[in-house]
Amino acid sequence: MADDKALTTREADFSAWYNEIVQRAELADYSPVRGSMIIRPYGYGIWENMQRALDDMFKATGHQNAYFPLFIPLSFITREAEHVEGFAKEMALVTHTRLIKDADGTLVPDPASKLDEPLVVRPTSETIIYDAFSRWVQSYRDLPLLINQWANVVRWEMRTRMFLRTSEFLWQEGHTAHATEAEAEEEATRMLGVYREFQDDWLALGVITGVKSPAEKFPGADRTYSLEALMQDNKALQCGTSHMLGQNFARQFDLKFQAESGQEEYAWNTSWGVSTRMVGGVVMTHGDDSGLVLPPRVAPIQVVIVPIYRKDEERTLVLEKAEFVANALRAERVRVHIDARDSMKPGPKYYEWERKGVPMRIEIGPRDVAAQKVMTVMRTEWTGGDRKEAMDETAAITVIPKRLEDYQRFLLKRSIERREAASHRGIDDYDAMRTIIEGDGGFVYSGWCGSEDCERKVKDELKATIRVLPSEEFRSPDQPQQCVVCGGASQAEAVWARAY
RNA sequence: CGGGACGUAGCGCAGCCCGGUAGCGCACCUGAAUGGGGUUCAGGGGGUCGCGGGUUCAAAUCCCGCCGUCCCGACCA
Repeated sequence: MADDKALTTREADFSAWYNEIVQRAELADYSPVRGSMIIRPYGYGIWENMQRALDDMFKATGHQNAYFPLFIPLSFITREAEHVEGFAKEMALVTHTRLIKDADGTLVPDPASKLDEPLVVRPTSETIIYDAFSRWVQSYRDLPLLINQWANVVRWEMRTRMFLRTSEFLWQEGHTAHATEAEAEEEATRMLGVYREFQDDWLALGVITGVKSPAEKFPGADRTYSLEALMQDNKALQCGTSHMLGQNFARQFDLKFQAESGQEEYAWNTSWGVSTRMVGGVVMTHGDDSGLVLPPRVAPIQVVIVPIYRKDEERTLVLEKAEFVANALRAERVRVHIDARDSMKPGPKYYEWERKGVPMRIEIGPRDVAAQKVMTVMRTEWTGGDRKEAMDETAAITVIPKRLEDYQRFLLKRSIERREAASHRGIDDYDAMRTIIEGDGGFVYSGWCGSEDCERKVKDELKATIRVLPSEEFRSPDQPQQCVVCGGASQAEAVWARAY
């Protein structure tokens, strides 16, 4: 494996730094098809840990998993006007089902096999799911219907970046139907809360939440709630969305039920999703110039043990101790890996595992075995103690799981501190906003009159958008009174930033 | 699709200007020593030089065409 020492630094070129980490931490690889990516085992392991945690949370809130088809009739997509318009420019279509040899012997689509109606490769599944729901729901007793699916989706992108924007990506999409608007609204905000908890507790991403402006909302939704994180280059990353769909899809797909009153009514829907993009968010939030930094809860390997020895006798002795410590930690549900590769010296192993973001390393050498100690080293400097610490080997078994949790909390705290340090509140002057956006970047909190023209102007001139109209928790103590763009009366506080 | 750069071994590159049959570093394989923060020595394997055509005795190198990738702009989880 080629491995030319140091990474490009974040300072020198954040984008190059990111690309190098993705490659060199073996998260993903390029594929022969532009815009699609191969997720390698280590990267997929992170995603699996995310999936497991989220799936448990979805089940705990009453949802069931199902699977809906990849192919959607084109006519379904076109039924909801705003929905088609939103996705029209990035749709992959299946139009033929056979190949045939032309005059030159080249394989081409067989004209005779052309489909009467093209099939869309799902960019999202609202249409096909609510069509199914319409057949499953007759009475208010069938509601609420709380479904989730884990799937891949395709949105044909012009410019792609590993994990952050690829033409195909993995995600989960929750889809629910409710008898009342209030219930649907409650569901949409509940799931926003679930994501928030997940991103805080598992990914250590200090996100802010809020509602999207009409221009930025999901096509077909009444309202879109979103979670936004700030990366180390001070650009925002949308980390998840939860949509209140109202009755828009229910009307188009005839999703009706008989209410308690006997009246026939359209159901109220929500949909919500998070994707493999979060892996990119974790990289850009926690990573440093030595490589990836993973929060312990989603790290495929939480502790790597590097045995140190010279002679064969030492090797046997040290590996035996390593196995013992590893098994004791595994009994505490710590994910441990012993790097017993004989062809590599300890130093290079340290660099490799640091590059891959493993939260803690344990070094065990002959001297440690004799003293019944182990040397622990955290991935980064942190506030919970010294980075390197010799521990009594029995104490280590109980201390390490706690230490990993402490480290997890440290990462969240650091992420929130960085976010707040790059958040500029009470900006009521357009030039001041310009200076920030065109300078160091970050979140700009301002007043907004609610007009799309003002929003458009900022997007055109500064390439920044309203990330969210923040939830109460994130609003500034002193609410701005005027729109930062036009000076008109402010309707709501807005958070602006350049975004991925 | 507009502007720019680049395609030579797994990765990073040199060679091209001035044509002579492919090289360096890392990685990989074998052996020995080494081993608490990027080890050393010896030996070795691996390349349709992006693709197609042209010029030439001879093309990685010169000419024409195509394809692809990356970066910058317009769309986006």
